[in-house]
Amino acid sequence: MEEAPHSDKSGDTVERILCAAAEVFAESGFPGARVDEIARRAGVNKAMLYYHVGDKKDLYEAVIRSIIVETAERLEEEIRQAGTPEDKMRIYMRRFAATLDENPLMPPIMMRELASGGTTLPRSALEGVARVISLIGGILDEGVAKGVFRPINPFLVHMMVAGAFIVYKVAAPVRERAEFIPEEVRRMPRELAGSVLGDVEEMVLRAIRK
Amino acid sequence: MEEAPHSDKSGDTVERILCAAAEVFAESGFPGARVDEIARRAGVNKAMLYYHVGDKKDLYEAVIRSIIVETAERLEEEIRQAGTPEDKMRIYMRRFAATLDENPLMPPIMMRELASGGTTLPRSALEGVARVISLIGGILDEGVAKGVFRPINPFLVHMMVAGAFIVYKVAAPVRERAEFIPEEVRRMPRELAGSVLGDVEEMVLRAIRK
Amino acid sequence: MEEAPHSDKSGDTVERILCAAAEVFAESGFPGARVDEIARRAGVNKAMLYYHVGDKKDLYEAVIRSIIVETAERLEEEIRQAGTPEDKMRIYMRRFAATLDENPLMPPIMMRELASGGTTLPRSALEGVARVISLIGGILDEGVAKGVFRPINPFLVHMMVAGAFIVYKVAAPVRERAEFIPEEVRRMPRELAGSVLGDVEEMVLRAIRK
Amino acid sequence: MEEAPHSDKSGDTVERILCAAAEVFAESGFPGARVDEIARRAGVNKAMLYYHVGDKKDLYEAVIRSIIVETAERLEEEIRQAGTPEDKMRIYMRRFAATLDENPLMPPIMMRELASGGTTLPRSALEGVARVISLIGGILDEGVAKGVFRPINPFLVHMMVAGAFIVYKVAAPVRERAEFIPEEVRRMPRELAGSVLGDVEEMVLRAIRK
DNA sequence: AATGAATGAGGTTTCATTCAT
DNA sequence: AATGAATGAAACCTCATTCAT
Repeated sequence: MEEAPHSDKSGDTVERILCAAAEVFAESGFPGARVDEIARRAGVNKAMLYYHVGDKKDLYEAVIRSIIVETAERLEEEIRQAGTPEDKMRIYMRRFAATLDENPLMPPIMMRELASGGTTLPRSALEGVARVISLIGGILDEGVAKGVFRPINPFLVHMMVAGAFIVYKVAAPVRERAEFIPEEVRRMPRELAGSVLGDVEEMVLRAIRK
Repeated sequence: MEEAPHSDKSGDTVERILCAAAEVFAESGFPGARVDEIARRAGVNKAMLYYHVGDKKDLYEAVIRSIIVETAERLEEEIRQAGTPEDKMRIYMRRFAATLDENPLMPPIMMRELASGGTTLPRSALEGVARVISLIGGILDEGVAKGVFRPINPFLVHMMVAGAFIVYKVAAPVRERAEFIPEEVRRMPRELAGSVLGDVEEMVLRAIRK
Repeated sequence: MEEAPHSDKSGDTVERILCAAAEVFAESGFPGARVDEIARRAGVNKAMLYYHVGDKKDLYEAVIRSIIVETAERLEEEIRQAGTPEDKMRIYMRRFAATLDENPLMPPIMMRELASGGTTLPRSALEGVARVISLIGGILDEGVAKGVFRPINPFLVHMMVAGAFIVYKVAAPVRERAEFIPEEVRRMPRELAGSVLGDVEEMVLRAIRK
Repeated sequence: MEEAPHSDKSGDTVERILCAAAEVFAESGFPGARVDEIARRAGVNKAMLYYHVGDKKDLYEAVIRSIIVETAERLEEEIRQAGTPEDKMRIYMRRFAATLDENPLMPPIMMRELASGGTTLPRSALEGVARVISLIGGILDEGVAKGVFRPINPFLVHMMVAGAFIVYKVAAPVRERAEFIPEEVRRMPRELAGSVLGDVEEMVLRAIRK
């Protein structure tokens, strides 16, 4: 009612474009993505992409920014809460898992970025990751100081957690499609939240506990 | 008689082509790879790719086969050895790590495959992975039977190990380039074999031990 | 009453549009000119060009009309003055030179028109030129009749004068920028009025005097 | 017979491309020229332009080089001949006129270049022009030394001669098409060589003679 | 009178693939 | 077995123009 119809429509268009772009980049990667396809899914004329956002590279950067950077920031905030180091580790894993569950486009995009050596990652994305890692470092240090954790490299821990989560998420379609994979594996949930998260939490905490 | 050197030379050409293709696919993925670039790096005329191997898709499949399938088979063999379930788990992790260290082109290729939902993975590759998982399942079952392991999903374990290893490997260039990442992280070794493997082994075994 | 400032503003807008258009067409020619750029320089929305003047072709014709036709007419008037054939010839050259000095956008536009074979010149422009030539024809005839000029083709004379002037004007930026051109040439004035006009006048009159 | 058929065919293609490009650039200028049209006239696939020469800009530079630079060099050589300063001036004008008659594509291309302020002219083209001007300077100096010429700026002389010639050439189509132009003007020859050259020679020499 | 958003046609360029030799 | 030249489809991008407000 009160919303300015003007800025709404325009903002809407930009948002639709970025969503479509995220989808297509997630499915096909940067070189595989077709600008036409992005326009089609956004339901706009191709020229609008250039009008509102820019060329293919600009679209990609906008997507990365909106997906990776925002995520890193949110994660950062959420970890700051909580009490004991173990709680904090659980929160970190839970929130990261939840983020991946909620943003199914992130995992493929991040994987491809890693696969290209992050050559095209905007600096802000790298910084976000770095902040997350240093946060984990803080938690681990605190745990060590309190005598509950063994000393362990935070980068490794993040690689392990993130690696497992991301790989688990992107492997879901493969797993479900491959008919020669055992039923019990194929029926594993798509969501991390739940048993998978529980298992990983357990494993990771056992791994770092003293 | 004369064919010997001839076919040698030809075999050589095919090998050079496949190496070049593997390199380029690893760097840029399937859609990003340029046939011209593969020819250039192989030092042959572009038409030779079609003459000796086939079109771009054929090149890709040949690379996958030579890299992923062979690897899976070798890994399979090597795990069969050894005694206690713990030993077997260690062997599995060690050999997998060694394979990734020796074939630096595998991790990016596998990551991209996962990111695309394995859409383009030849069936034989999927089967290889499935066999590895069922092997791990066997080891875990044995461990449970012997009362040394907790019951755990073998797929998850593989995701965790493979995820951590692959992500660790592909993250190396990013990690080293990003100047805002802590020195101690940046100086971590490129090789899995060694401390990284040791840490992961320890974590995983703690995670599954009873 | 209220319309006065209104239409003033509007007239202003049209004028700003035409000035901007003339500039851009002079710099880039018809196909090279961008409608966006014209709007930008005029400080108005692109749609205004269509509202006030018309499409790109209409803009161009308006510019030609306002620059070439008006010029031809003014030149025509001014030549009619004066006494002896020599005076008239001098007036013609002086006024033409002055016009070019005052309208720096004309020379490039005229050159491009010529280069395209005048395909896009509106008829009125061609007629203007024709009238100028017939005027020169009249002066030369008079000179011949009075025994002071040799008989000479008026078109040639106009080509020579106009060619020299226009080429001199447009060559100015090139001349000044090219560091390997002799200092004395590079320091020649940008204006025709003055020594350049004097020299040309002298040359042309010597050329046609008996 | 002796020609390598191979290099002939390829060289032929490149030549056909450059000719077509010269034609189209002469007709429409750089921004107006369509790459498709160049390919069509050369009778080759569009991709061949990129294969053999490069992109649109490369095509343009190749054309400029082959047309302007070669011309400047040839002109330079030819002027060196001849005896008295007057002879040399006549040779210069004759050869320049002949060059323009033989290369009908030059005048429009040069005009447009001038109209754009030579912004896109490759350095070699500018240098060619500079050499021609300094040659004329030499002739004029010699004439002054021998007491036959008045001291005059060689750049001006070249602008006058070149301007008149080029303008005359490019004006031909306009002149012939415009029905309201006097018959006697419309029937003037397309060629410079002949009466037009004669008249200009006479005018210029009268203009610079003492 | 003025604007930001939208459109479609068409422009340049690239790329996988094939042909002639 | 090997090459340089050729091709057509399709990719990305731009531009003049119009619409809704």
